Amino acid sequence: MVAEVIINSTVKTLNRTFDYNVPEDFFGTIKIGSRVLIPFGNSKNLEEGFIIGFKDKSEYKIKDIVKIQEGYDLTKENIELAKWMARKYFCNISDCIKMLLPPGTSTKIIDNRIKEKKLNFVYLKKTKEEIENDINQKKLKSDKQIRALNFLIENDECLTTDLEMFADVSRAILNTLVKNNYIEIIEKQVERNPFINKKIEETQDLKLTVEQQNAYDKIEKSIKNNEFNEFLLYGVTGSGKTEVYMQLIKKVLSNNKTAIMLVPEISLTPQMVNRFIARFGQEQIAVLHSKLSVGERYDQWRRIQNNEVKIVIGARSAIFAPIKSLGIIIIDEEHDSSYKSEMPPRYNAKEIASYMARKNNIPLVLGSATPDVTTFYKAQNNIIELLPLTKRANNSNLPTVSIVDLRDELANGNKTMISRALYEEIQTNLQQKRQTILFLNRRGYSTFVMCRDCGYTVKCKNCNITLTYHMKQNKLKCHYCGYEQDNVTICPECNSNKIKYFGTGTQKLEEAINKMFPQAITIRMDVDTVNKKNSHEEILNKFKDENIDILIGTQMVVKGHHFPNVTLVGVIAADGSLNIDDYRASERTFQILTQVAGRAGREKIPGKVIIQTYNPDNFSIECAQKQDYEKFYLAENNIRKQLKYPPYCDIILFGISGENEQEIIKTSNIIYEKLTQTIKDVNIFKPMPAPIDKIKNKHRWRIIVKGMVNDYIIDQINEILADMYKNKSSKARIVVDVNPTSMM
DNA sequence: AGCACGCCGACT
DNA sequence: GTCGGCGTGCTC
Repeated sequence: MVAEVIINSTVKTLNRTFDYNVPEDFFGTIKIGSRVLIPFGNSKNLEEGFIIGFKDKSEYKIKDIVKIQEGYDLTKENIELAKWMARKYFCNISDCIKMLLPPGTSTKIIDNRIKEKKLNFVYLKKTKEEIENDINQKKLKSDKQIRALNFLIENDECLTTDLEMFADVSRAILNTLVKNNYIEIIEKQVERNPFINKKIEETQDLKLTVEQQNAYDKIEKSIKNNEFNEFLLYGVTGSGKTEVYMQLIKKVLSNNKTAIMLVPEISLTPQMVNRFIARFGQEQIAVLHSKLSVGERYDQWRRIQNNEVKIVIGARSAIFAPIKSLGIIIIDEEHDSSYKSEMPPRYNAKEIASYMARKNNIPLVLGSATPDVTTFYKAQNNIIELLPLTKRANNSNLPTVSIVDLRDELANGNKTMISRALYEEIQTNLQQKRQTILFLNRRGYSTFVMCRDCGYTVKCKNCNITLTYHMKQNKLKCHYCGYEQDNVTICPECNSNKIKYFGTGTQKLEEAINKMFPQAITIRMDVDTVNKKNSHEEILNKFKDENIDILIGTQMVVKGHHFPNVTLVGVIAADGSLNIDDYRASERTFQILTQVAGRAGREKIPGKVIIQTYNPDNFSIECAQKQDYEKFYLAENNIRKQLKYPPYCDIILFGISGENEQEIIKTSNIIYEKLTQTIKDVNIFKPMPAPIDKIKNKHRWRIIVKGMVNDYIIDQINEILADMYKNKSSKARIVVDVNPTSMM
């Protein structure tokens, strides 16, 4: 018997099957989905492979399968899904299979230490200064080694697997670092439990409103009849979507089935999880998110695999959890861009969910107060069923939202970033001992540094991007590659000392607020203050429980949290997300403003929201002020139709990058020629540089194709890519992303 | 000649 | 990704 094996490799030319002989000992145990160890090429180590098919004989001279890794095999359905994904998302089958494997076992040989709950912790043996010294003196040159050490500096303790996953550093690199006395690896036995000190009062079902009941009934019908249906639960903040989710899950569990609920990573807070634990008890629930260590994630995965768990709550990749007898899939905040992966496999969890719901004959429920324009379009066209919740369940009032024209402020001589109206409101709020949130979607101190004499701006030496000034460390940082350098005080071009900081970041805002309101206690939340484990939660709890007057933050502050004492929300510059080279700029602006506004006054005291902008007439800002999604949708939908953007077509983005620009251009042209020759009836744009045309010393070109993706187009693109990889005439990296999250 | 280094290509 | 093969070019 001959097995068709997929090698566990990200190498593009290895995205095909290799034949191996199945020794007789394995007859009976081996099946589609088995994980095997096999000799491959001239490698001394055995490689890992996955069986995806069998045949009688092979035309090649084949080798034997050496070992089957039992207990870690995939199902036939897993393999089918992986194949479907690989074709649809232009990636290797093994990239997709990896999503379905138990966490931390995606190395060549399964790590027994994880099975025994023993983990390898990594510690630094040198100080930050010593390491920096070594880098400066060129004692330490390897990028990967430096990356590993930087990761350790940021997280004073981590697992070897964390380094592999998050910093992309191999064990070999770690061994070198151990040898050179930079780090120490200590094996520890650990007890892990992500629900630490939880003691939660049980809650009962609430009485549903008429609208909630109607939505529930429609979805329940689908559950009862075992049919696939997609629903859009469209309800304003506070309209009680979660209660509907919980009662649907209860229904599904009573049928002895299970549920997956996806939420955006950022709103996957203990607060949110606790609501479910309070209703269902923690024994039945598994939680999957990025803050878990590999070991913790493995434990959750095992509990699911062993049928101990009935409900999986998690971020994007939780859609791949190994849960059986699935009865419903819920995707909360379905408009959130984190459901699309930007790394291979570049999948969209909504599409995977739809595939799985269809296969399992179960409902898929999408929930949002500000649905994705594409989702709402489908609802309008009866492709998915619209279930509106128009009333706030707790009858609290919507906040009053006002817009301040920053051009008027400037004309009136106010050069600060706080308008007079906002200043007054903050002042009143402080006096009344109520809390304020100030939202600014840009971290750092200022956006760029420019010489006022010659116009010189400081750019990253690796990326074609202006550096952002970070005041605390007095450094200039690149938000794309992490490069940082000392601040400049004298222009390197013309030696002038008239260096000025333009634009505003959260750091500068915090400084300005502290100056304007010296009596106020402030706290800042952005990726610069939230990098240690749990710090996100710590800041929000601190804001909630302690006497903090003003929370200053980026979009991190707007998701999911409920602060009863917040009565004022100020949006410092609503235009930030508007002037971006992306067809979703308006949609993003509307969504974020609506969400920010939702943070104000959710209890008895009515909330106030002040949006500062240079574009008060922009429709997405106007609609956000009126909290009018449907008006926004109509206007945006018209634009999409005219300009041919999703939902009226898909955007296929070919990214071609590499160090040699001539080579990149050449490769781009070859791809362009092939596309125009094979695919008709779509709009193929000529190769051009990406908006950020250089990142980490790699030049970036792109080709945009606009058209409805169909089987034919997918096959043609896969063929072109296979062709490009086969004739390795250029070293260019080629990435294909359908409807990417970021057009940069 | 002896080797270090980088590039290429095959892998069932 | 990994390794061997092979050509180039530097050094003793």
